Amino acid sequence: MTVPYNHKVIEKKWREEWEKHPVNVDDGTKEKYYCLDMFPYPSGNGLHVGHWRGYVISDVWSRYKMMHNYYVIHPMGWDAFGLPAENYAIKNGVHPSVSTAENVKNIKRQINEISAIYDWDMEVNTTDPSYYKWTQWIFLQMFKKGLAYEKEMPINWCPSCKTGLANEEVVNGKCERCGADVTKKNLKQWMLKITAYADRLLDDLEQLDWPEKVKKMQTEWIGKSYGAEVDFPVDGSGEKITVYTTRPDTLHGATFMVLAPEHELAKKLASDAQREAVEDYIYQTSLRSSVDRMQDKEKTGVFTGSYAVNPLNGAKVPIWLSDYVLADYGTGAIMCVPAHDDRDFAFAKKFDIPIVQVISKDGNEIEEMTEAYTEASGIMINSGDWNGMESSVLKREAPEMIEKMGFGRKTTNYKLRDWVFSRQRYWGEPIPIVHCKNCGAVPLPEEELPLLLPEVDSYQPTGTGESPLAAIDDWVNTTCPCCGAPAKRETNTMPQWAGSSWYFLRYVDNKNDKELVSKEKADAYLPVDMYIGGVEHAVLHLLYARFYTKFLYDIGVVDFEEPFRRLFNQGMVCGRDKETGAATKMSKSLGNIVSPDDIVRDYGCDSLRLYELFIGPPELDSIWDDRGLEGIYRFLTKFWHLVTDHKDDGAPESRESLRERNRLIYDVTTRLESFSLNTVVSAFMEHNNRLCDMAKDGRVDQKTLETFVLLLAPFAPHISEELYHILGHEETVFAAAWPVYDEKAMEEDEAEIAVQLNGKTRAVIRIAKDADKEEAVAAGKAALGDKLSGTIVKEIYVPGRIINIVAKG
RNA sequence: GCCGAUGUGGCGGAAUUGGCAGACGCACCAGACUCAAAAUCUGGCGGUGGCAACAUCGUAUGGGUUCAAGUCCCAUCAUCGGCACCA
Repeated sequence: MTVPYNHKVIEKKWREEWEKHPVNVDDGTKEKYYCLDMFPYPSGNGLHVGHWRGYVISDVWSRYKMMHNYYVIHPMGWDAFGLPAENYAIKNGVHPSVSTAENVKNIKRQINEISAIYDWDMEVNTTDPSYYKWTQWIFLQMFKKGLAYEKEMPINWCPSCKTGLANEEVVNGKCERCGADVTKKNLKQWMLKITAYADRLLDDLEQLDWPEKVKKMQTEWIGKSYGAEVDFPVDGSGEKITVYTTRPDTLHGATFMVLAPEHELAKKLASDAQREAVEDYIYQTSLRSSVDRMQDKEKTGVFTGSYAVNPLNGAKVPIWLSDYVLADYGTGAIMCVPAHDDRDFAFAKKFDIPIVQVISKDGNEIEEMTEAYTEASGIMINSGDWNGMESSVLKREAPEMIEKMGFGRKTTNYKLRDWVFSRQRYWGEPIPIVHCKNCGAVPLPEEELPLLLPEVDSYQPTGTGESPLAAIDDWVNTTCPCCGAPAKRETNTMPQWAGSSWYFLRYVDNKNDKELVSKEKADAYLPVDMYIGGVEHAVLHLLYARFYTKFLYDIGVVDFEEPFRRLFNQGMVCGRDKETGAATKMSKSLGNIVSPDDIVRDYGCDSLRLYELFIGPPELDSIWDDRGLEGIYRFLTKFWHLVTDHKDDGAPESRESLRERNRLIYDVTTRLESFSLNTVVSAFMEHNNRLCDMAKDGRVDQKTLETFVLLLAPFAPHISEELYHILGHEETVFAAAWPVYDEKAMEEDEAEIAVQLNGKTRAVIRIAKDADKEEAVAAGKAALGDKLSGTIVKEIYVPGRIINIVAKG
């Protein structure tokens, strides 16, 4: 009698059983393997099938490691501070902690449907005071080391809404909400000195088993460049202008200088005749947003009326102001070599400034320059002593030459900026600092942590650009921990990144109220061996987490410098645009979200898991198609019947079944190891089809069925566990060892190989695998028969692959 | 503009790294079972020509290397992503 495959019954049964008897336990003898998911923001929308993809991949990998006898650390938590909950609170008056708790509950239910082996005892929530106590503690340690500091910073400011704006909230220089022109305003901000770690963050990338793409993005984000600073004296004054350049070899070609309008000397250098124009330009620039400045590449500028002296050749060069020079990169001033830089060229053309070529292709000057000559190498001309030198060599040597000549020095520069760390929001960690008139910014004593986020009546911004916390007088007003005088608390909160920069450390010791993580736990379980998540965090979260870990290493909390040894970025799951058929991001507004809940009900968790993998290469984006699930479900049903109908066939182990079994192990293992998870699923299907054929006349032995079940277990745990028990086992399938293949058993004596005539396949023959060339070619010729004509020029034989006869005429 | 990824049937995608292109799945077509449908099973399924064996073209486009190219080299186009006045 055949028992039908009933996913509902099986999945319910085993989920309950695994809850009672966890399959992944630390018995003290196993080695650890830490497999981590990027923890989600508990959004009110719940999960869609795209979230599942990463979770399924990490769970498959975790279970695979379990079957290699590792104790797998596979935790889950909540990155629960953030704007949506706060906006929801403003709109509906529900406290963020209430809506967050509801969302967590719902998403936790959904995640449990995946039947991943998450250890909920390790759960963390960044909004939990016992968690953010340590987020605040890290901030205090950074403050003590001088890595957290306050600075007045120009930020985007809407004078109508009286609030600071992010760059993204400025559209064409106007406030996104009210349409007013956005200006710049200096606001005092908390900063983290991530730039102090720039070199380590850059150098240590090399040792990471991460996608090259992500490493490259971080490298470019850090943006280290090598060059020189050169001092240009200002003609007729004691001032000097220091510029940063990566091309000191072109110093003879510098025909003007440009300062950023925000440069401290900008106003000072204005001559009487130019003063009005200069001040106007500086003012006009201050009105433009940085977004606006970046988009508009038409060069603008104003002459200051002053000149600088080129320290190398004494040439007098005009000093200009222009907003194409960035105030916060390098020194905020540049020397301009219009002959060899596109931007300088455009500027010189527009304002009619001389252009002097100093690098040439062949020693000769270009007669009519229509664009900058930007070739990396060439012969120096018009460059005094440097004439005739190779520019790429000079570029390397010039910084030291300049240093020796005494008007500059060799230096490096970074694009990486210090991290603006304060937010004028409610729903974040309070910054544990007290401002005292006498003592300045004073850190809260550690024993007063956590500094609890107080309840407020209104989450609405106060209108002063401060956090709503500023309105709570009895919270703001306190006494100085240092001198006891009346003082005020810092009212800005931390960004969402603060909690997510170190959460992976806390999982393994989440109840410790004495330490962030104990030495013993850290030694036993950290760092993360495999980190799985979307590529959208390539620079932000992954850079911050590396920075935090390096800092915690420096103060002795952990003994490793890199948090994530290996990183895997899964692709997005997209919906299909109904009209164009193109892939589109799943979003609520497009109404193309596919919820896993219905699918689990109709097809089961095992089917959904397999389909998430089968949908395409895991690292690429893919398009969801409900119909694909049918194929997976059919496969599982077929396999179910293969095992249940044929387990008692009593078929002996044959060479054929042995070969089939070993090939199956080989295919699944090698593809899984190389993360080709979509083809693992097709391997299962292929072998299943073959075994079904073999089973028709009773050629499938029980060991082969059992092996298949073991291999399938990390992918489709419920059906595998059920079938494993049906095959007579009492223990969980996850206590079993991952099958090992025997290469010899996989081999066949004969191979089907193509016989080609002039590179085109004309026949297929079966021939002994180890046949020698003579034998093989003879067989090949025989198979070709009278197709073979002309003179044979060449005979190629690749054993087991191909025979190619090349004939002429 | 710069950097990177991708481009293969009606669709999602395979291809042992230079060796029979289209595995596996979806969709579709035909047949079996059925009063019928669903489910299931069996077979077919890149284009063109042919009753057929077979021939011929075919992996974005154009060239090249090779006995042999989806795979390597050169150029071009398209789509997506990252960076974007970084001196």
